[in-house]
Amino acid sequence: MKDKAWDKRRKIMTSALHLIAENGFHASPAAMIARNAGVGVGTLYRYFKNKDALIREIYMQVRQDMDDIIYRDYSEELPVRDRFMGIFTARVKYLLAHPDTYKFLEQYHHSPYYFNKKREKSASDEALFTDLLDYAKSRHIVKDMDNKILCAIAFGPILFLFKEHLTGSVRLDDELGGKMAGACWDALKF
Amino acid sequence: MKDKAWDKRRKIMTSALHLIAENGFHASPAAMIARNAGVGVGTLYRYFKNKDALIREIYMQVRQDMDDIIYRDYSEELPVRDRFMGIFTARVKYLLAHPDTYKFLEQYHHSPYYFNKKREKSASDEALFTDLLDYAKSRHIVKDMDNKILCAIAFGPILFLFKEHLTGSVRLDDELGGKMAGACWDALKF
DNA sequence: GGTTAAAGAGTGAATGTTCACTCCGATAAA
DNA sequence: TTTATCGGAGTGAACATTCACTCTTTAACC
Repeated sequence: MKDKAWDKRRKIMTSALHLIAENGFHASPAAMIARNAGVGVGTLYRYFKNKDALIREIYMQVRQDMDDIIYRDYSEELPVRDRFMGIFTARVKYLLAHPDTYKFLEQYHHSPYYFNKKREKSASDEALFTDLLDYAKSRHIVKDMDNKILCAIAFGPILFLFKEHLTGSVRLDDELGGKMAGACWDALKF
Repeated sequence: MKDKAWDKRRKIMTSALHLIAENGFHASPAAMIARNAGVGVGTLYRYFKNKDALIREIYMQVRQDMDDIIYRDYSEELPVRDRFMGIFTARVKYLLAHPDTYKFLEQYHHSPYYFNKKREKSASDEALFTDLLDYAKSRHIVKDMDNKILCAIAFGPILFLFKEHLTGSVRLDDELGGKMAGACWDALKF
């Protein structure tokens, strides 16, 4: 059965995700990842060519999972502002529920893995947000700037704040998330 | 003379800063840092207790240097908006001129160094921005939220965008920096 | 000033540890 | 029995850190 095999594979990935979130890439040796997943080191290398491949695969998986949930009940019927608010608050909810994912992603995004390697475009779901922005710009609802820039304005603050949340200097919750969404919308709108 | 000695110390620190910015913490061995600084490995350990201490000291130094320059010609005489714009654009200018510093800082901020250790408050200069916010809030010029949150709204976007700038997907320059400052101000203001 | 001794800075080969990764015997599935 | 999957001791390489030593500067003395 493939099921068992893929179960181990997933266990290795989540084990690595947690350890890396907590200790960083370097301080999460393969042996520890394997032990934590309840498998032998050899098994890890059966499923992943090397540690880098494992890390890169976790990255892609985790992005996919996150986007799937954030855009799960996204509807193009709603007004632009509501759509934005929905995406924003869904993102906050996801971050709060999955701090390890945040830690992993941000570590990855600020490491040479991300800087030095070619862009991996998954984009499929990211495209929904891009479409939203394009539509909003055509209607002069949001500022006419490059989408990357609008993304920065829209999500830069919440990522920044979540970092502070994790160090304990701010308490982020759904309510504050809503306020942030409002403020970020103000920055976006024409 | 102390001068020579501190010269080596500084050389080690800048060498480490560059290597870490480029290769990350783990892929910058002490031997390479020393070689790059033109000193022996032993010398590194004469000036720094260990690699962690070196990294932590670079972090504090680099923050200090950055704040010194950003707030160099900050004046409390100007209107609130102008003060904010000045700080923001000075920050952009600094980032553009010192990408290695950005890479180092962000790597540090998203690593266990920052997450797991107690807060190191230098704050001296950060305090100027906090004061500005407090004043602006008292005058109902900016939204009444916790300073950390306002910081996130103010600087989250530009940090996010600079990351994209470094991967080449956006070209950040002084002009775009100015536009970002304007947009972020919109998010801040009451 | 000249001589010599003490102090301190600088070094890199040597050390012990840790790691990523392999390999082969054990185990389970078919 | 044959075949596919696992596991973890084993391996070499790479690393952080040390230490025994040299070279340079300073201090002390005449």
